Amino acid sequence: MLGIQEVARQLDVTMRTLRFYEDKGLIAPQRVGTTRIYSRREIARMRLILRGKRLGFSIREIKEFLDLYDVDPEHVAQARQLLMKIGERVSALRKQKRAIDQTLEELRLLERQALTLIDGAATARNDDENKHDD
DNA sequence: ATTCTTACA
DNA sequence: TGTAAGTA
Repeated sequence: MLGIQEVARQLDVTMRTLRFYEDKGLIAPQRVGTTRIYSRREIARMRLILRGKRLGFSIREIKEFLDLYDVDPEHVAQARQLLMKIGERVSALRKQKRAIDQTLEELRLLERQALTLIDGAATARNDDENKHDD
């Protein structure tokens, strides 16, 4: 059983973050008076929470997953839901990627046009100087 | 000195 | 989430 400070250090998060996820109902550390005491289970849940966050899942989705983790010992329902969520996440990321690719193409086009404009102006200037040489 | 809650950014 | 304020 560890204090909030130690847990925060181990997970590399702030105490604020631990209280935040508790407030969202993702973890429920024991209490000694008002002071929070974290068990091995809370720490394990926090690791899952942090990973879910890294993968881009919402707090709500992570909570749903965690809730199922408790009821279904075999984790079958979890696996199914996870599979569905992964599919959604992959689709969302692919959609974002398409948008990014489109933006990149547009920027490259604009870049070429800008370069052409600059090059064209320089060429015109040189031609003008040549006329004076005549 | 530490932790907690609440509220605002 | 960070930070500040006022407690226990």
